[in-house]
Amino acid sequence: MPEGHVLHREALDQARALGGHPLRAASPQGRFVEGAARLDGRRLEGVEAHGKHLLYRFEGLDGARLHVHLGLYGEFRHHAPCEEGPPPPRGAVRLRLEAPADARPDARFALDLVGPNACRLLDAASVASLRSRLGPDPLRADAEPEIVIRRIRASRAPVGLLLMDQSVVAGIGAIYRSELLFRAGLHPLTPGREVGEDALRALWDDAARLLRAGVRLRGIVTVEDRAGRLRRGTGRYGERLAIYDAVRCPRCGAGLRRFTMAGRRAVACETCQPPPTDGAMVGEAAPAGA
DNA sequence: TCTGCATGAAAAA
DNA sequence: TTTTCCTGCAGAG
Repeated sequence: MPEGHVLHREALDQARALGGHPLRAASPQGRFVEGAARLDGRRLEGVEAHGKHLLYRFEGLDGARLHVHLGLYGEFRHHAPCEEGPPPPRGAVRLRLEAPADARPDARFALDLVGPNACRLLDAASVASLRSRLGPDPLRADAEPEIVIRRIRASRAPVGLLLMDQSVVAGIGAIYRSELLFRAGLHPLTPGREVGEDALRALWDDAARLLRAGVRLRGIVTVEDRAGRLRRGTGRYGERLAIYDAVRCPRCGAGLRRFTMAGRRAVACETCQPPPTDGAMVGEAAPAGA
């Protein structure tokens, strides 16, 4: 479920709700007891997203950070401020962060982290190592698109694989991949080196626009309304998608081709996104379900 | 009620 | 390359 927009949304929401307060930290599930004990009572100074990773800065931990990655199943559950405090943990709550009872009534917020792929404390060196293996994130102000363009153009791997490689560009998942390539008229199997610079620059700009809309709308929206605006959709997660869940191409009506790339679903309209012709197709591409 | 799948990637082997 | 994280939902029975 979570692509980059979800984590940036969480970083904003959590920083606003919990930032600036000394927090209670606990691991009801029991798998992060030691880490929670180190965080307990410390003031949260900031929450930062890079791609699908979250880094939390607590006072007095120097360069160390709490690192969270939701993976495929992980989720955050927010508990609104409430007189009697948050409900008892439900399920496998790895980490609960909670403003103390003497915080402002409107700040008695609690947060449960369930089923994450990663929830751990990283020392400064490990944080640096994590950052160094993440590509530029279109949602970050410090992102340098030229790095992404250079990396894609230096690779013979399919652009559909490169877009989901978090060391090339951080934050794009299976849905944004298919939607971005469709909007760009690029077939997912096109080798990176065969995509023009201008096309990649436009792809980056489109990714930044769609991801920003995803943060704002709390859901992936890739279809403009008649006024050219991106507005929240009616899907399960508020998404409004052009082709990821479609049967036929919304532009030309042709049937869609489905693949598995990097172990995740991909879809393309091979009329609007002509497949590469010359040379062998590079990389894994199996029919969906095979 | 049960089974399998899903909008990931770190860690282990 | 395989395992692990563990929820919620759709579809089957």
